Amino acid sequence: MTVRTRFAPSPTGFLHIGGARTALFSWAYARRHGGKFILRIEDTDVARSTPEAVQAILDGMQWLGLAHDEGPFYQMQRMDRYRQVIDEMLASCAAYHCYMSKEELDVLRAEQEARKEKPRYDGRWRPEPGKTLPMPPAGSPPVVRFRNPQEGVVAWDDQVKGRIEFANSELDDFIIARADGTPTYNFCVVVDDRDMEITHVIRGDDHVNNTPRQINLLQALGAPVPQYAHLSMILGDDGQKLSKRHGAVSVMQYDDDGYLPEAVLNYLARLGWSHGDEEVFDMDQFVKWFDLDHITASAAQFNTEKLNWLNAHYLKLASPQRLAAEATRRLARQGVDIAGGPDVASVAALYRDRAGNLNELADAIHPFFVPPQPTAEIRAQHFSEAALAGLGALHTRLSACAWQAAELGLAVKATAAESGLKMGQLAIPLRVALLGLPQSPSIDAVLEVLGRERVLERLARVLAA
RNA sequence: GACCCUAUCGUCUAGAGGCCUAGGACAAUACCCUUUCACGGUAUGAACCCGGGUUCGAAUCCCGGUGGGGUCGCCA
Repeated sequence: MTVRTRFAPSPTGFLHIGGARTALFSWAYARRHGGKFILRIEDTDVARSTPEAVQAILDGMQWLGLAHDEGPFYQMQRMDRYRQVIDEMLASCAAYHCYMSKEELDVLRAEQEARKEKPRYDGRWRPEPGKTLPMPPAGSPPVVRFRNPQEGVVAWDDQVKGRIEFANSELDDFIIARADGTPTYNFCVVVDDRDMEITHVIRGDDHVNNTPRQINLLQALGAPVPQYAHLSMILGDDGQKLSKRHGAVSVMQYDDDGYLPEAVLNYLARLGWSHGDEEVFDMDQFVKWFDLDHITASAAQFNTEKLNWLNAHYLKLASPQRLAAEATRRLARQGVDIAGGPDVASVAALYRDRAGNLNELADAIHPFFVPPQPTAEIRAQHFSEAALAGLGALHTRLSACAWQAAELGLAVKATAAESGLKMGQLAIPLRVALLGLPQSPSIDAVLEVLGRERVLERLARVLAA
């Protein structure tokens, strides 16, 4: 049997980190088994679903590189199919009309809560042999409720949590179609999972309590029951639950913050799943290793520090061309034009081992394209008489120096020696003169990449002031 | 409140009864490298929630407690 998994977000907001991990695991499982990964948009909540959110989810998936094989399917486009199934269930008495009003329900729940009971529908409209139902009130359209079994247990072997059992007596006859005829979540999921022949449902563990209802529904429909794997939640950096109000951000925010998608993916793969001591691996490797057996059953706290470390790691591996493109994009956003400056890829290569993220990289590259304007304070601090004399001598020497790192390094050393300066006493003022900062990569490399013209021009500017 | 899930260093985790004096990674600390800042390298400290049981032997199995979390919608 072909493995078929799905990711089924509701388009009520962006794709956040928890959703991204669910998508990643579903995607990886399908890939691992040569199956299909299906994207399904659960947009039946018309009031809260938006096209912008759909796009945001698609963008997030694309940025991460999680391509689906089928879909996206939109539940709102499957209404006819849902109505058809509801009619069938009504006809076979697997479901029934319930005329209880919302007000009546509220009263019932209040009573149950007052008695410290679990609030649930009492089955007053459930048809039973020998039971007389009330007269349907005129003018109020009914909802459709599923006739849930009242005895026995529903159980499944959860692929991450092990066997889970619910007594049917804990479940009530939930609504599968609203008074306006639109189907509800648990029902749509079941119809879709069946129609799309989903074999493995990998989702957040906030769905554990829906699972017994869905299994009962599936069985009432005579449909096969898929495997379920419930992923525990991801907590914020502070150990608190992630929510729209607290800490939950779009995966696209990670792009804005300078993270590489492969770093985010690697981090997410290791959050709640493991393969022995392996920490750093790409998605090809992940797909080869991924299994449901090694998913952690307990909640995991997000750790930005570790993500940062992975990001720095992948930055070191990225090509200078790619980094140049990313940095250019970010500099352009700040209004910095790289035209007429040194080769961006060469500058990026200087910094890829030192930057923690792409924004830091862009910031580091910035002064190569915008000459520094040292403040009086900085001048006083770094440009002593002796230092200026050294820089003057260096200007002369560099005018005639072969423009190649090794030669340039020798030139700086020789100038320092001649001027009676220690290397640092000349190299640091030189850094400040060239880039406005007392620290930089190896000074010979900086000189080489900046180029003779810009170096001499920037030196002259400091000497003239 | 009811039901369900869960519990190893600060954090992510390895661990399928003896291989555990509990391993790895991030973070922390120290040292080394170095013209600066980083990177990198080496080293150190740091955990089995508690109580019962099963067993020759438990981080691992069972029961209870406690802590944490989820769900109880005509939301998904």
